[in-house]
Amino acid sequence: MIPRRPTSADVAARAGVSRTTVSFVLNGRDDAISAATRARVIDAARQLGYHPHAPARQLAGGTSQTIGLVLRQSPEQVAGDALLAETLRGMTAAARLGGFRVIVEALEPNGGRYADLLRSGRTDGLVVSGPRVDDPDLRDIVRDRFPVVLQGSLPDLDVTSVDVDNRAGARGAVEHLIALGHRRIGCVTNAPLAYTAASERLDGYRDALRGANIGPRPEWIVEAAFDAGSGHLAMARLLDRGPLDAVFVASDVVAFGALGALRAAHRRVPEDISVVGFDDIPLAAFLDPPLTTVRLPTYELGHALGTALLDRIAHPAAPRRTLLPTELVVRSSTGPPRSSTVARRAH
Amino acid sequence: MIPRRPTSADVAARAGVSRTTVSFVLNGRDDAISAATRARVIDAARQLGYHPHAPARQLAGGTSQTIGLVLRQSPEQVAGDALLAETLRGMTAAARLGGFRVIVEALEPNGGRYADLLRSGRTDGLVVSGPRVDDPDLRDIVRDRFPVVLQGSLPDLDVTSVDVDNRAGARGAVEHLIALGHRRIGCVTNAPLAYTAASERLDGYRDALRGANIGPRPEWIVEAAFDAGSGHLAMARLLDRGPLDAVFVASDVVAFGALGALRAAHRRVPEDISVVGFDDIPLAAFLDPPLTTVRLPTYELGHALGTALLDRIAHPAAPRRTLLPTELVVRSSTGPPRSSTVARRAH
DNA sequence: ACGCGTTACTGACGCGGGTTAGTGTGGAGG
DNA sequence: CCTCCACACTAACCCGCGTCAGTAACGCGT
Repeated sequence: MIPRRPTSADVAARAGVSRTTVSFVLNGRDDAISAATRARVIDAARQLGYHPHAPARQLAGGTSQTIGLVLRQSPEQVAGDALLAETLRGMTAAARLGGFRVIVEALEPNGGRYADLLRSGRTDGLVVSGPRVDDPDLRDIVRDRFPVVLQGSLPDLDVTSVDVDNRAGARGAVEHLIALGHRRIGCVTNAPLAYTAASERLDGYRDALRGANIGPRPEWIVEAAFDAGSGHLAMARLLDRGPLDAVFVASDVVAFGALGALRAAHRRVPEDISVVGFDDIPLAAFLDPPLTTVRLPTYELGHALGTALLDRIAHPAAPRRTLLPTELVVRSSTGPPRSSTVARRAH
Repeated sequence: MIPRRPTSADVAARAGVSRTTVSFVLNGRDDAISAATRARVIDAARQLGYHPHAPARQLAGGTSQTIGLVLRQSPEQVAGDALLAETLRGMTAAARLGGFRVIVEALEPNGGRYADLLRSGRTDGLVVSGPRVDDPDLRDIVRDRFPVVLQGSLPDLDVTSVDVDNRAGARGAVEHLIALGHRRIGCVTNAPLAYTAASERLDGYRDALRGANIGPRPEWIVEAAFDAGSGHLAMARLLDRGPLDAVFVASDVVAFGALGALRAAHRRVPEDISVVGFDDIPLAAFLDPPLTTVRLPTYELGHALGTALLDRIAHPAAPRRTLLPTELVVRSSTGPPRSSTVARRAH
């Protein structure tokens, strides 16, 4: 027969002490335990290969030492989101610092339930990624004061959230184009504007143009939807509408398709038109030409989400919104406009 | 003060029955419970918003109803692995079918420990992704008969494993090139050959060549390492070594870099040289030209991993190796060789 | 010798729910 | 009328650990 997993009682018996003493030693509560006894207990535990039974400890302690990551996104989004892995790494790392583990719950497209993770005491808190306004579970658990942190933003819900500073990042990207001398600057969104990340990036684009006294024209803006194919179509539409010096594409994947459309239209990048992307996916540096884009702190995002949640679990606090800074990475898809080159040559 | 979460005792009191009855009703053991009582219990539970306390249940039942996914890969690999998200989705879906949840443990680069997940009873089994031979924890938990399923292969360890059929996939890709009429076919690996996936794909490449009576020449084979940059370098080296009709690049990301090298060398694809990739990442269809590649059943892989593990947990069985079939996706980066075009024209 | 405080440890209860071995009740059969 | 047996339910124990409220032993001052 298989030897039963050792319990703290086994350790106690072997060390010749009580279970309480074992518990005290193993949990650092050994202010009142002599060095000799402590050594005996630790020895016995090692010899038996003792590992405290987590569920028992959770039951007694009233805490699961576990947090959950709820992926609310649709499968297409998840598939396209190459950054998830990094964010997950960051979050597990942050959790580990507090002795927590991470349960991942990837919801079905139709939208499954996940509140049970909290109500059953399986997790002490939740990070909800890609929250939607019409999420009944979310409203409920927020109302019931469960620790929740949102990845992304949700306007009319008073919850702690952490996100990348989409607006500032977009603004910086477009200001880069303006600084190069561009004036007629288009925008291809990364997603429909119902997605807050999309509208935030569009806001940043507008901020930059207004800051340079350029009225953003509606016909300069086209919506795409996550993938490269939609980027290709959007760029083609944009080209039809009139001449442009540059384009801000609010996602590298979408920009990928946009570059294809420009190639098909025989526009050279950056000579004829400059392109800035967003996200800095690993392949961005290897595009033709290498893509100027906005780098997201993906690992840090995950880490910040985890830290914020652990914080919230430790002591209830007022909701707080954290925005992580992005970084413009200048590569070869952006350059001065042709006209300015001509002007320079004229000198 | 906050109302305590209801326990089964609360439900029992409200329904006017014993705790045992509540347990029987809620766990389907109601062979001996009258319909009226059952209804009262269910009603009481709903009214109180009762959710069984998971840790208590786990302690009593001796099972955590949780499985773990251990990511043994280095951060660079994880970052480049856009497929992880899908695999994770598949695995959580499979787990859900058995009432299980998934804990993800992303190890630190130096290689952290994870055996505790099993020994502490936090999980009932583990899927280990990207296993390495020099993994002490893995040896230990396999020796101790804990349920483990490997994603990937590990030659000299007798464990259940699930993987994509890399060899057959690679073989199919190269056979496609041969069928088009190519003979001088190079190979850029996806990673150093210490990685089993890399050597399996290389084996498939060799299988195909031998099957067509083409002796694979060592100078046709160059190693790359995960990213597009290494693919660029590898392809450049390959071009230096002599003329080729086609190249099999064992990863789309690497192929991405290889295409860049071909462009730099002014070779047209597929007119001058055909290229086949591997993985079918979402962007593959939008490359210039759209990449012929081998599609991996990523979601199914995760699902199969989860199912295999649940199976193994339910009843100990002999280790089994499962290989999931891949699918060749023909796009525009492959075509007949120039010579054959010439030959055809000569007719 | 006695009281009193430390020091070093232990007994026993509780966490919440699963489960086994019962108990009381009513009806059918003799 | 009594026996016997389903039927419907319950008391009590168990899972493994944390922790409070002790308790015994010992040293020290007077």
